Amino acid sequence: MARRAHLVKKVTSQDVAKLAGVSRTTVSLVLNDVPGTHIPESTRQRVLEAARKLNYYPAAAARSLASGKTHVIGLVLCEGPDKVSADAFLPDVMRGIADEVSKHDYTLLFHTNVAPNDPNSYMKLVRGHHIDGLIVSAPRSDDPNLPELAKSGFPTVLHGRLPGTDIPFVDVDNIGGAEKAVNHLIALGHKRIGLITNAPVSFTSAKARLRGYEKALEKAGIPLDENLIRYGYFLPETGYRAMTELLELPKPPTGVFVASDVVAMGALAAVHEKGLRVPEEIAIVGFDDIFASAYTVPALTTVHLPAYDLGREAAKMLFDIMGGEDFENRHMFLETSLIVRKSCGGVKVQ
Amino acid sequence: MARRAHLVKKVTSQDVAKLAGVSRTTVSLVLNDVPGTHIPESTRQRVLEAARKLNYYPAAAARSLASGKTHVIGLVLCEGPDKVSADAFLPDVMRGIADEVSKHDYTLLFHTNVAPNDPNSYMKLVRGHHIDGLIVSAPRSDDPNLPELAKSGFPTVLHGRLPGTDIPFVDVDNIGGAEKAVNHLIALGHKRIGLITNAPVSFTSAKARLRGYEKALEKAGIPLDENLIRYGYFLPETGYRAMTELLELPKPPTGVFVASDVVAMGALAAVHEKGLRVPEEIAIVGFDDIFASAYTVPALTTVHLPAYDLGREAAKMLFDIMGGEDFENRHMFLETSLIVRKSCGGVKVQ
DNA sequence: CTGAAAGCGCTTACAG
DNA sequence: CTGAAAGCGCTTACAG
Repeated sequence: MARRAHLVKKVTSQDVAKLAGVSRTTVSLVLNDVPGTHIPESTRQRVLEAARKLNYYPAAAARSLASGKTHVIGLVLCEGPDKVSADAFLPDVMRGIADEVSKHDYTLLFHTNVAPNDPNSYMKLVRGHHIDGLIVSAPRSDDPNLPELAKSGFPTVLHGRLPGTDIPFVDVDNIGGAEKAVNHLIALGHKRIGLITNAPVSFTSAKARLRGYEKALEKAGIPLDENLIRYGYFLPETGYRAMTELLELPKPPTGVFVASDVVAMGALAAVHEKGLRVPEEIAIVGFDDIFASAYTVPALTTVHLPAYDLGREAAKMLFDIMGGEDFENRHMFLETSLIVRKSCGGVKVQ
Repeated sequence: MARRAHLVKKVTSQDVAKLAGVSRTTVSLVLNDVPGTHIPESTRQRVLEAARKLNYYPAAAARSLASGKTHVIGLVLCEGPDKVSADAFLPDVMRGIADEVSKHDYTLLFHTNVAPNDPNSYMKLVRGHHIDGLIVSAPRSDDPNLPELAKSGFPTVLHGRLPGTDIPFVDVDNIGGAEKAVNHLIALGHKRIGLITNAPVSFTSAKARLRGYEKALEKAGIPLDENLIRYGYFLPETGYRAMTELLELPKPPTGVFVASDVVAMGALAAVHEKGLRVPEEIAIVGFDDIFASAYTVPALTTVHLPAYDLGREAAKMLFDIMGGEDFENRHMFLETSLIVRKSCGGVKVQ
């Protein structure tokens, strides 16, 4: 019951100053390595030594109250629980962000924003001066905070594109990636190529991947057949359902581009259940290259999404912006690459 | 180049006080809902109204400097990059923590601690008074900070067991879970049961799952055969290698408990490559129940690990401790459950 | 080059 | 019940 105080005695810059025989000003100056100050090496060393000896770390709150900067950036995930659970990239994206953040000696705040109008919205973080900058992952066009954020000029980077705003973003080149996937199928001789999207087209990534599919067909002179298009929704079961429908078509596709590996896992299951063989009877290309894709049966040919880099570049861009760089029209698309495994075979069909 | 100031004018408690016609003290009192204060409803409403109208949010730094509490808890991951990337649970664990944290109106700091002696260690967070409490995930016995933390009395909860300390922890019941897996195989009639661990036994979860395997065999009167035990290391390729070795034994096992679904994916691939059928020729039980396990071929029978609850309970325990509850010997083991799918078949072998 | 002092925006005893 | 005032531990002009 008794609340025990932490035994760590709080050491302040005053203590360090005293031990080093200087003022708190000097302590602050050397510890923060303030540019433009020429402090004699001997003094500097005395201060550093004293700080080390006392195991001194500046109190974050005091520092940020005085300086006006928090040295923390926020990461907010605008995804519902089901989506987050299946989010195979989150760990890598976060690692990318975290690496960059800690390089700048910043710290990362993690926040999930369940609904567009979440009462416990991430806006509290910016309004309460918890953070100096913000990365919004999987932004939604119905999020009322984003336009406001943009107007206020608060340093913000979107992870995932959001058309209709000029907020800087980094995203993967979904159109190009989808084209690569479909081109692969085309090169293998497929003419009836189906599509199962990763999500409804209200998600920009889904729309872009659909667009890539269309472009690839168009360039190859293959007419678009709406019957061959189905819509997934992040989870395997949606892929299962979509693929089952495709397979029950009078004339099923010979190859299917499933715009999400997770959804593709369900699609694969549907194919197996029908007793069909992949790639002999139907070829499948995925998108995302989650680590499990190398271990499906057969191993999934897919489009690699650079999750780590996505996180890292988003953080880099944010620091640029916080550093005062012009942030008008800062948009970045990361390249994807096709990973050829077993689910399409190597032989041309006809 | 020009750094533009955010257009949000800073509104302080002074502004709210003025608008409501009260003092800052009163503003603070009502906004923080300080117990033991009897402020007339009318005054309270005026303050609330004023705060709403001005869109006022207390400055985090000032609040924490004055109160001595940061209202943020830290989550530190003690895992190398490769492990993190394959960490299928991270999203769910974080969601569990985040939900609990935001319920308490706290905020979550995310930090990865790559090495035991990371110069950019999480201790900076506690020393610099960034956080009020700490959840350490996947703690390592060679981490020099943990004993120090324990001694200092800083509110800490381990996510994952660490023998040899009395730091409170929440962990999954790995021994019990492994027993369930192996018992399932035994009930199906298997006598030669192999084990592929999830990691070297220096990891406590690996040691516990190995222990569960031993206990199950022992209770069933099946002698332990060291030849049937192989060691995985988190990644699928290690399972592939281990299973290949097992399969090349003069007398291979008829059933294998692979103590990690991720590792099991590699093991499955090895079996398929040998042209063997699962479960007819060899049965496999996994552990973890990552979402992909429902979509392997055949779908993996496995032991469900309650990732979300793990995160949530860890956070709950931490808040209890921060709230002054006695934290001696606070240990919690979460139950697992066997998820029967297709990889063991339903028929008894002999 | 370095120090004294103000100030960041809150909370919290302490009076009244 | 409410307000004036001190204080949290830094940083940062400003003097010297």
